Amino acid sequence: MKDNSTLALALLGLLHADPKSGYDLRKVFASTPMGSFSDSPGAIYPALARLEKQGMVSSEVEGTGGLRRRRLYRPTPKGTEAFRAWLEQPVTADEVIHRMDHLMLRFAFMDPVLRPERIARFLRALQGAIAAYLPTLHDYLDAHAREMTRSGRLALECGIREYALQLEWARSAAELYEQRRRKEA
Amino acid sequence: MKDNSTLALALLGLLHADPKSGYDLRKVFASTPMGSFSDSPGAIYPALARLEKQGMVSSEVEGTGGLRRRRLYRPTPKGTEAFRAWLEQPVTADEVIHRMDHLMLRFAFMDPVLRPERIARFLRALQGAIAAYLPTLHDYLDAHAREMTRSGRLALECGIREYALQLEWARSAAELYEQRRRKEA
DNA sequence: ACCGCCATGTAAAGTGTTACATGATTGG
DNA sequence: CCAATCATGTAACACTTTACATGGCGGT
Repeated sequence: MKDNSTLALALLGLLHADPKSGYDLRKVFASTPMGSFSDSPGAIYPALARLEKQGMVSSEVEGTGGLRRRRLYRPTPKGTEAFRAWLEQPVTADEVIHRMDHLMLRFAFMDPVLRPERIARFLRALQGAIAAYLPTLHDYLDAHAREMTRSGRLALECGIREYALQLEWARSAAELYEQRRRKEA
Repeated sequence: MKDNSTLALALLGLLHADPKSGYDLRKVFASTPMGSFSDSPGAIYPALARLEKQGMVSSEVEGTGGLRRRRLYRPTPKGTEAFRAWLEQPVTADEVIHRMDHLMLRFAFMDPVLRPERIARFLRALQGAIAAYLPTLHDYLDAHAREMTRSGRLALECGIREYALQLEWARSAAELYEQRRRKEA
């Protein structure tokens, strides 16, 4: 579902690697670079409950061995389907401008779920969208450089360089997936 | 105040350039790269009302000439004080990891408010914090590269390159502000 | 016995999103 | 005159933040 929060999608993606408890997920956000998400229980437990209510994940209290009530979550077929649909959404200009982190998150989760040619297609679309956006940033800078403060200008220049870096990264990553496809064929 | 939202700080910063109406501010977010903020009235008008209730901005309906009720906001001395305090906050490791955009926003607003040597100090602190964080990312990648999926690894590599870019950018920007200080001295 | 970690949750408060409502003014 | 744009706001809803509450387990 497109109406799920980024946190919910990240949770669903992590559960596709292997079943995890809420506490496990909190630790992932607290201890890996996969962060920028909140590891607070007030965000994660309600999000898991919502996913379960939607039928995206199922849960069971872990085996009677440990005696500790650890509720393990795993994606349902419906959840996998919705997750795949999220991954396969087209790359929009809006996302490139306002939600690049969202796009990188999607890419990071693609490998076990999508075929290489599909991933390559995503990367080429991303490359194209960044290539289309970069000139408008340059134009803006050229047009407004004089009215802007020095620090404002420098901040924008940093942003432009970041997009240029991501453009080059997307290009080389796409090549990797295209090579991989050829090899496997 | 540190308990204001990023949007509120961005609004306060934009008002320091010159007085603006809520609609002006919406247009800024809708039409400039300064975006990633919402241009929705449901976010901006309540945020302006909160700032006014806190005494950070004052407003007056624009001169009787136009007949159009345009409410212009401008920062109060208290608002300027709070804004400067926000800009002068130390660079923390947590911000570098989770809120880099926040740090760039602060930098972008510094020029008219802070003295060059103060800005240079911020940039050197930022440079140091990134330089301290980058090795932990490399270590994480080295330690977990095998368990990670190909796309997860590539996404992390992109993130690392971005930090490396920002590190170099902060270094060169700091030099600019240090040169400027010497020239002015 | 006590401290700290594992583990799950809830409640209140604040904030952003979406959608709607309201009018005045300008251009064709 | 009609449509688009200017301009301000509100209400319902969903989500995150912060803080709190609970309880078992392991080590000293």
